[in-house]
Amino acid sequence: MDRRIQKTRQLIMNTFLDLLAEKGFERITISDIAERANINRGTVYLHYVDKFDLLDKCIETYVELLLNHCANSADTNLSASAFQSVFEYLEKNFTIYKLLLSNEGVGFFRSRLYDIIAQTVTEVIGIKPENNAFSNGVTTHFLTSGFIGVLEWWINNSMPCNVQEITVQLMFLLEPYTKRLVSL
Amino acid sequence: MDRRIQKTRQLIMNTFLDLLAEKGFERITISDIAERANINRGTVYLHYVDKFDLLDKCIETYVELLLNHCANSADTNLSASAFQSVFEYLEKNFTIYKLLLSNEGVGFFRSRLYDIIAQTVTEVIGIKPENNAFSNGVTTHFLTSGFIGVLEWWINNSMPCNVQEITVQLMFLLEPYTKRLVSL
DNA sequence: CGCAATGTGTTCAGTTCTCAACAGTTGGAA
DNA sequence: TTCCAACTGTTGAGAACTGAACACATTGCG
Repeated sequence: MDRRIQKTRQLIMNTFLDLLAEKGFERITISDIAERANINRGTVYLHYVDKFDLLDKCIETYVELLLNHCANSADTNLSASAFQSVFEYLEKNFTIYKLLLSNEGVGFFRSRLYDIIAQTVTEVIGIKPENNAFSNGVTTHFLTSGFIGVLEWWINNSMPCNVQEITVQLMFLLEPYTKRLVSL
Repeated sequence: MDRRIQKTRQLIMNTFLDLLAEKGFERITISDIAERANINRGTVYLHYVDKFDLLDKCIETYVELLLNHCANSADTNLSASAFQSVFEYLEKNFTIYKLLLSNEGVGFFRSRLYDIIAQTVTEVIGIKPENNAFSNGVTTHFLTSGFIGVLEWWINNSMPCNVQEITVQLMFLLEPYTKRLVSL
């Protein structure tokens, strides 16, 4: 892809997130973004249909980035190293995910992340045939909610414990299920 | 001017200065700059004929920025506030001017600055008709060298005293001449 | 109410930048 | 020496971006 496209989109998203932190989604205008980013207003429309689309794409982008850091670092199975690298990535990009998870992101980020994680959990569980009893969804949503809850708590409380600790604790909480549910 | 031009030139210059600090002028290649700046190599040639030209333009730019901060803040006459704002500006952009003044800039920056200041001094002196006796150039070069010497000393020794102090001391040193030479 | 100010979304001609290719130069290792 | 790799400087076609204009909607102020 043309470097200009990458750069422009990155610039627009960064500017958008800055403004999101400053004044909230409602009060942001396309003109604001263009002015702050020092680009032509029309250029914004070349990439996004409106600011709602921009929010969507933004969320999509940062959900993917988060997941990539999970997939890159380890097998998708519920290994400690996979969780650890997720939390490391969150720590590194704290301000962004704090923003997207809490007030502004308006919950869209959370629900998008929830869906994807739920699907992954479903797949992981589904691998082991004798897990059929669990496939009614209860287990999936229990585990997904638990995981996201921990994640939100950690971010919204400004990382009250370090990456090592949160990983260990999470693994401890998941242990009964990793043993039973995951095929090795 | 098209915003793209401003942005691109700024980017190229910044990247160039970074590389200058890292590896020195000789070892910099146009490809280096393009790669680091994440732009097409051809784009560099759209703005500068080669890296020597880039160095020239860079020096020219930062000499002008320095002088603007002098002209903006006060009358050109040798007032304390003019000197003060020059040193304030230098302090704010310390790393750049340290780089340009010392090793790499290869003396070009110094001599460019010298010429301009010498010219200004000549003009200031020339205003008072009875200064003709001084117009042989000795005074001009004495004062210019003195001023630039102080400036270089201050930068190269990483600002061993604060802006206030250096300004006061410089004014003290210049006092005999401001009294005699400058018309009011 | 009128109306001025601000934002939206679109269009178009013109400019800048990208990408890929080119031939030519240089420096260093085999 | 020869060869290879890296850098230079240039070109052309096409894509991205700019600036300026446009009609239209919304807001809020006198």
